[in-house]
Amino acid sequence: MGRRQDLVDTALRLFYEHGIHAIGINQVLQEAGVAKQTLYNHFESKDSLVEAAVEHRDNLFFDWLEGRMNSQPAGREALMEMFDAVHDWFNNRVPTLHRFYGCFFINTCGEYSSPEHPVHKRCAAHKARVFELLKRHALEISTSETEAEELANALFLLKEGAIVKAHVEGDLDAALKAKAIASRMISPH
Amino acid sequence: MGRRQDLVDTALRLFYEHGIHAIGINQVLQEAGVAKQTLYNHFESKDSLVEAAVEHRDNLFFDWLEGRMNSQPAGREALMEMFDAVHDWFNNRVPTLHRFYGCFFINTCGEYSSPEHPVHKRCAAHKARVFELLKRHALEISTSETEAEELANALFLLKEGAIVKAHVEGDLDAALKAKAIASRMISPH
DNA sequence: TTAAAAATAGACCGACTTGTCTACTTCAAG
DNA sequence: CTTGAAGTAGACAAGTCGGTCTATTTTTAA
Repeated sequence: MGRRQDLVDTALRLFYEHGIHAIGINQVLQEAGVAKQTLYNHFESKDSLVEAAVEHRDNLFFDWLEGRMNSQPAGREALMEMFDAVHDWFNNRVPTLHRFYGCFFINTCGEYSSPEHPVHKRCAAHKARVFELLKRHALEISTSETEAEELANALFLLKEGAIVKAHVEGDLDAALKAKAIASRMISPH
Repeated sequence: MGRRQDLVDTALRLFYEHGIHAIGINQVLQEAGVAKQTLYNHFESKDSLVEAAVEHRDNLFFDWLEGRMNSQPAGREALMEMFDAVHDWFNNRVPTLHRFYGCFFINTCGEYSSPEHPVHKRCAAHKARVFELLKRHALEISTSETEAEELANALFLLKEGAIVKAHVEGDLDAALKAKAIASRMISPH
């Protein structure tokens, strides 16, 4: 698998569970079973490892979500599937994403507040990517670009809200409640 | 004002801006202009100071939000006012809450992931408190407890989603978009 | 088989971490 | 005026931080 990927995997797991500033380089090295010099052979600093971990999580999460949504007909069904997907995530039924500790990107922006910081930007880019995925499906059931944008935005807010509620309050049904609201919004008649 | 409150104020400001694990005790002491022994005279550990900071933010935020909502007639107007209030927050028009760096409680739960941790529990309690405030107003325009609960939940998710979108993506209009969606949900005709 | 590349363990650096301790000063109440 | 509490500055402890360096071993490829 390669030492570099071992480092990124281990770093992501520890960063996601405990936060980034709470985890030291030495702990990552020990749990990955990799020597310190090897890390600094692949990355020029801890920050550089953090960026790699964020990028890895971006691909991991996006590919998984896109895969789940693509398993359904484009449009309404795919959008509803998103809520079922995150419901599985909240309830630890998606090993790929590790145990649920909220959204790694939201958590990370809490530690890198400045919007100018490369790590923060990388997190924003992930969210934008997911939004585009929603918008693509929203277009299938909308009569205009604007309408699609508004629908995607509403579903996006509900999803983000559900993630927060599930993590902070431990509400494991947050995704299903969000889905019920979304369902009413898409076909209210 | 008292040294204890100086410490809590300074700690909250630094924790909110940079995250908790990124800020050391010595930095808090220096910026507060307080001696180290004084801190350990009032608090038994850094964690204890963290709890005090979370509690302080809870009161600061809740009192502010409740005040804003109470400035409007109970029910629909008060619920809509919530979105205007957080819109002002996002755009740094609420000095009491400091510059906007997302939700301190969401950010803090990212650093204290375990739901059993006292700090995490304190954050969850804050969210529950805000939810009850919403529910109280939702009851004014609902025909049943269940309907009020569902309405409060929907508005809560939209608000949390807007906070995340505003912080991570820098979308300063997130609150207004959430308000538009909420408005359609409350009186869809 | 041999030579270069990559990985290893671990010493080492200066700075910083939370927390304790001492000695001195400020200040308010009796 | 005195006594005691509260605050001060700063040394100190034991450990961790990110990062560099050396010396050795393992792996890979020609």
